Amino acid sequence: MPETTRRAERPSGSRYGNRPTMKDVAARAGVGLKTVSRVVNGEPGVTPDTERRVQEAIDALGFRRNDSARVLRKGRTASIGLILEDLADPFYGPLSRAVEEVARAHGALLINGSSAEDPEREQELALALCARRVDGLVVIPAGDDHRYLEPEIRAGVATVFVDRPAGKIDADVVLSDNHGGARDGVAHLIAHGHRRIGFIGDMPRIHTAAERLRGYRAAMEDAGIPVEERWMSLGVTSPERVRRAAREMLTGPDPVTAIFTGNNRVTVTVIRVLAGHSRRVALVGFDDIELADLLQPGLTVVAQDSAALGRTAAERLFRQLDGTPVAPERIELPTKLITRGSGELPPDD
Amino acid sequence: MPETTRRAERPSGSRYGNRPTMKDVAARAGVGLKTVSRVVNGEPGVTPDTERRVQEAIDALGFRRNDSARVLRKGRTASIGLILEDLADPFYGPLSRAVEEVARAHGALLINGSSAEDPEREQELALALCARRVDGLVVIPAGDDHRYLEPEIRAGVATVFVDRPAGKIDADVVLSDNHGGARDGVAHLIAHGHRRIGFIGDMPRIHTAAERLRGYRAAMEDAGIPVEERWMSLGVTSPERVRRAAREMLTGPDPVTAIFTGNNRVTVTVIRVLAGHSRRVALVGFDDIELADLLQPGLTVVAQDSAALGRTAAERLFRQLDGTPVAPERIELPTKLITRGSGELPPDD
DNA sequence: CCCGAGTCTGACAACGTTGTCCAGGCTCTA
DNA sequence: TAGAGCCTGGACAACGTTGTCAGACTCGGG
Repeated sequence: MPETTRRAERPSGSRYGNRPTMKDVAARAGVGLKTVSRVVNGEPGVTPDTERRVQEAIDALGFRRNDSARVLRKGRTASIGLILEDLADPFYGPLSRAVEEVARAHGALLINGSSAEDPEREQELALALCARRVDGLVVIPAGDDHRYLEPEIRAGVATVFVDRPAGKIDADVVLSDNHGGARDGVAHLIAHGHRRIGFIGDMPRIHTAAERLRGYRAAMEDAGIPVEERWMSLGVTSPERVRRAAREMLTGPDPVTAIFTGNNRVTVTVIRVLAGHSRRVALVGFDDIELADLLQPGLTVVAQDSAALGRTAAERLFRQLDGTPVAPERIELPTKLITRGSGELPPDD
Repeated sequence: MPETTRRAERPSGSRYGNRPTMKDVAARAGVGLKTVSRVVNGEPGVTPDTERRVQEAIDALGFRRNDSARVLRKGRTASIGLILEDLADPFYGPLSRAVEEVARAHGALLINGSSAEDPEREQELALALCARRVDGLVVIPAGDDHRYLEPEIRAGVATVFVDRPAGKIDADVVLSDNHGGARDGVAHLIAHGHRRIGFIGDMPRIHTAAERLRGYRAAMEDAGIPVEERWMSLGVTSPERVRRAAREMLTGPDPVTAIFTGNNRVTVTVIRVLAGHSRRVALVGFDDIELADLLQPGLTVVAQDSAALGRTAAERLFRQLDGTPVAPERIELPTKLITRGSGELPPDD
């Protein structure tokens, strides 16, 4: 009873009940294995009559091609991986969605994972995806050393970094113009008469945070305003820390009359602080926020197009995959200043 | 020259350059194939010295286990699929994140796709994921007929529906208490003196929309208020339609003095309409919104815990996978009325 | 009526991994 | 020192699919 023996050798943890395979379909339809394969893949060279018989067998058995086996044989998985910081962050929703759209247009599935800003977790995830043999990887880096990806890239895994550049390797990267955007935003405040302007941002080891701080400094320098140390606060974006930082620069002698916030999480917290504050303080935030127009006053922001970031990165990825090899490139997308009121408040003193 | 011949038979489209395999590692380390397998999987029965040699070969070659082959052999992929409507919708971010967290805790990866509310696309996605042999599927249904999943479920693919029940099949489902939540929200308006209350919601074929409408009707009936047809508007949640619907019920003789909105997209649009409206109109919305507390007046909402929905569904999924088979169940999570001002405005007439 | 060209079909190997099973060398005890 | 038992290592088959190649069959023309 060889059939029984064969089944018994199946590893016991299998979930695939006894899923029908092409062999089963072939047996039922009374044709050869390859003929079933041809039908399933729409290859030519099958008479309509045979095709119909095979199709009936497929339907009757509920057969579904096993892509693991297919991948093993063909070498391509038609799936790409996306590693981001936190799917629950509204900034990443549209980005992720845009990557998915492009992947879909290329017939690929998207596998994603959150690094939670932990470099180790990023690496773990990236390598797990490589073990899955994804065709490519879109990474929003948490760490600053990506040499661990070198063997993968050499082996043909297309790789594009988004939002922040890769560390210690040469790879495609798609960024917003963080420096220019921050400079514009701060310049906007200066143009409305502010001189004592605060900056609250993320940890300086994060590339975007550092760039935005640079932009802040540049704008101040352009205007000939010496920056005071206590106007700048960098660190984790937890509400507690941000709240404390904002309160500190809003009190004491010579308090700031305006604040530039380094990302959406910071902005939200600062808005709450300002809502409970007696003096009116101007505010410009990096990243747009839903309902920003409905706040009182409307929130002026430096908006980056997160969907465009995702789309550009994904397209770049598939260009690596489809076409001839191209040299790594750095693409910078412009930001846009959207004025809604909060940045146009005059200084109060 | 058998080696050359073997390589030449590789399908030409392969991306895997010449990725090293266990065979290559074994050759380099001077051990057998299975010994490499044992080292890679941390199985016992390898002397420290041999293990070190194998590990060196692995590092030198940049070997990474091919999970496709592994899956083929073992039958389990350690990955689950999530199908939702639109990743860019803030409601789904936390949900997706919660599912991912649970998956991670079980050592599984998450593959996700957006159905864009298109039943056909949902099916296409679900079947593609099944072809990938995901171990399980979390689905936020767009369609109302899921019989196409029957063969998959029979074959052992764990399946849980979220937010809306499955159509025409018996399966696990995790829902919010849409009916009760809407009823509470509307009752809240009634308690503040409103009698002419509008309802703007999504297309009635969507389960959640229908349930919330039922809740609205129930609250009105409980209060003995006859509902007028022109107070209710169901349809696509595009800003244009919602804006028109809101304007219609706000004008004419006997306009509504309060509006209950059926989801976050509708709520946002209605807030914009009300902001440009002369009369003060009370508002309660289904789904919480970031910054709702900072609007003027603060937005009163019926909040559902989307992260809890995702977590509960994913946990249920892994219970199906880990343990003994369980009968399909319907789990309903409570909603929470959060009062912030907009729902407490008195009627204006 | 036969042969060649063309069409359709199926046997077989290979993709890279893991489970089974056995061989050989070692240690420990009597 | 011999025998029993343990530990390590390796040969082999199988997972389900696809590419190759050759065989069988059909049809039309000579």
